[in-house]
Amino acid sequence: MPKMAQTADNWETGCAMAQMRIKDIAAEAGVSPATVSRYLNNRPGQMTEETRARIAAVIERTGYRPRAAARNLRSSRTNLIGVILADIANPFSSAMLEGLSASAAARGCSLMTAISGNDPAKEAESLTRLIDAGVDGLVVNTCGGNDEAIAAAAGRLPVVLLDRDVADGGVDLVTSNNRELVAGLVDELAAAGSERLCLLTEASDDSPVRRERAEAFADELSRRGLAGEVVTLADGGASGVGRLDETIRGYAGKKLGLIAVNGLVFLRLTEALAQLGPSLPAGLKIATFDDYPWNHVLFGGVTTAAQDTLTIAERVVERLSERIDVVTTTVGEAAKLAPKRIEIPGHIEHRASTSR
Amino acid sequence: MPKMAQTADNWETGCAMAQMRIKDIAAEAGVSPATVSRYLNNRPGQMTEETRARIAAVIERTGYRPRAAARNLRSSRTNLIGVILADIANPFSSAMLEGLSASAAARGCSLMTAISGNDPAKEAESLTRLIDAGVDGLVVNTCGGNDEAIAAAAGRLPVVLLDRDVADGGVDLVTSNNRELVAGLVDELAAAGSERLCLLTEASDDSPVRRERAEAFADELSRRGLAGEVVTLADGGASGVGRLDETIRGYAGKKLGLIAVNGLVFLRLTEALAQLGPSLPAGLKIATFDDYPWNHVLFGGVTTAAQDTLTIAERVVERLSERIDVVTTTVGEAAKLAPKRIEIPGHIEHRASTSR
DNA sequence: TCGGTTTACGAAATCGGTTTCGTTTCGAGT
DNA sequence: ACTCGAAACGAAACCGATTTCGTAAACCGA
Repeated sequence: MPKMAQTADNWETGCAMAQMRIKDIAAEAGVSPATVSRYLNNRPGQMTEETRARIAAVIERTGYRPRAAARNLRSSRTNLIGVILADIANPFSSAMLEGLSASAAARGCSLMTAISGNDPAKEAESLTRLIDAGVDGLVVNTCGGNDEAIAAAAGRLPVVLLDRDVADGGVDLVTSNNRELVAGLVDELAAAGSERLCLLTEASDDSPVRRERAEAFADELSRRGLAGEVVTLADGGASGVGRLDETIRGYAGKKLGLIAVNGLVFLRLTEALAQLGPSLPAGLKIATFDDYPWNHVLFGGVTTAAQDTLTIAERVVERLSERIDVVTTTVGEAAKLAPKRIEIPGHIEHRASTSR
Repeated sequence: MPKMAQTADNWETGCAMAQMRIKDIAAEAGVSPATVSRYLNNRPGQMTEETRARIAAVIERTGYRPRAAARNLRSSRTNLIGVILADIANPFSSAMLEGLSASAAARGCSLMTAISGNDPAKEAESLTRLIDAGVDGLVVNTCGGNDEAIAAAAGRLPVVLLDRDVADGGVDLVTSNNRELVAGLVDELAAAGSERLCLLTEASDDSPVRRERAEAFADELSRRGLAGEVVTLADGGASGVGRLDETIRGYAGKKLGLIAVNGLVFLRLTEALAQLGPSLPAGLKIATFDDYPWNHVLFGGVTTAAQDTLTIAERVVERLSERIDVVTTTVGEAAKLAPKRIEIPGHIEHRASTSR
């Protein structure tokens, strides 16, 4: 028997054979490794239909799978997308992860995920860890406090921000049309007869998203000549609930309308209202951001500004892919795409809490 | 000027210099690449404190980061853990992901995640995609239907199952002590005065977890001589809620106790109960698995069997690491660790829904 | 002081693909 | 028939680390 391929091909033992290399496939198909590589990446430099078939047959028969590490090394592309999430407990994040996962898989990419838990230090650490791992691009739902590091990262590889922007701008961002959603909720409450509106926020949440919603809220009030204010709950403490309680009592019976700036605030609101009884006080209307599963259930259904998470995820991956393609295609300085802000329209789920 | 290191080191332009290679660091520090490699992996074959310091200084100064792809290729280790989750919408999964992420990061590993959405085809696809990507090990929260593929994978690389087992066994599994949790909930309801107990399940859920809980429930009833049954809700349709409604009405006032087999069933239960009024009918007691955020809020607090997700995650990663270490350390057939089943104790959160 | 054993380190092979560059072949145009 | 260009493919360099193997120096006990 002539010298076999260098791999420990089992010519005698029946046991599982050692991993095949592209070289072995090439030998078996009577072509060169380069040709097999071209086949694997179906390159423009075509090959005879017959050659293609022969290679396909060998690969099929042997169950050959190329080693990603080798491929990555030479091509300096990994087909990996890094994702950093601030708070996975937030259903918004879960939904986003699912969407990102699907969109990425559709493009043959996998996700590397990191979770900062709203800790800037962990976020920074995740940033370097994912970059070191060689991801082709990064999706960041930042918890804040790393603006310069993120901007720097965006200079070195494709980065798309999710929902939350960084200070100096200059990085792609995909977000919901928060201003219109705020307007939509105000519409709902006004139509339900509320005369005075409160936007409930949390002290610890100083995110751009909260700010944007608060600004839009103020604008909307003045535009319509409605009375109202932004009420900030102290964090976790009783004082926050107390403040809220006071607010509610102060206006009880006076057609108050409440908007929770996000799902967590809504949960706290619910706890506070539980003291007042299981159903809403007469004349009190509420609405919230973030379509959590329990929104259908509490108060017989809470009117909700829902974000289109699937579309957001799809557009994030799409934009990231654009940047990745540009980087790997063009050279050096030509690889500049202007930063872009993409707003994905959400919609209002009308439910019982704002019925007349 | 003599010939410089091969990299396009910018000796003239002030712009960001091209990536450094280990070779460059070595040259700069006046040692060989091998020594730098030893430094990077702080290998047993030590080096002079002085050499170490010199290398450290150069790395510090240049901000050098080794390319993972090259490292992976040669060492055939990626420090990547693949995670396949059945249903990320389930807060159990989110919590688990957070725990896994933290535990993995603590060991210098990153997570590659895939989400099957309870679709066996997607799960199978994720399985091969993650393996092809070269993960060192795999954590699988299976949706079922891929038992043989998963077992096969477990033969090729370290695999630890999360929460849900596969048919033929033989794969490591980390799960909660479901039998004891069931007993705990039965305790609660019995102590609250319930005379007849129902375990509510969903028709579509045929997971081993559901089966285990149902069996434990039946055992527990007979052990205590309590009356009760397992009620299966039809999926999503009104019939399911109707059946439930009928069950409740049938026993209303007769000290019925209800256990939702998981958080989603509990949500459906809540919807159904909403028709009967915002608070629980007199004499009705309820309890549920899975500690979702809204469990604090609904019905003034629902008694919950909570799983210790953090510990589960920690043990999963720990076990996976053990297997990975064995694989990379020992040779061939010696690399057999007996499959292990690890149960992590959860606990019962007593809340208002089972007070006397 | 001398064999023997560490210890520190360098030279070069290696991991398994991709990519460049060159050669051959084939068909078309004149 | 001859040239030219494109298509198909092979040989070999290459990506950037790790790892093996070998050697010189340092250390050590007798």
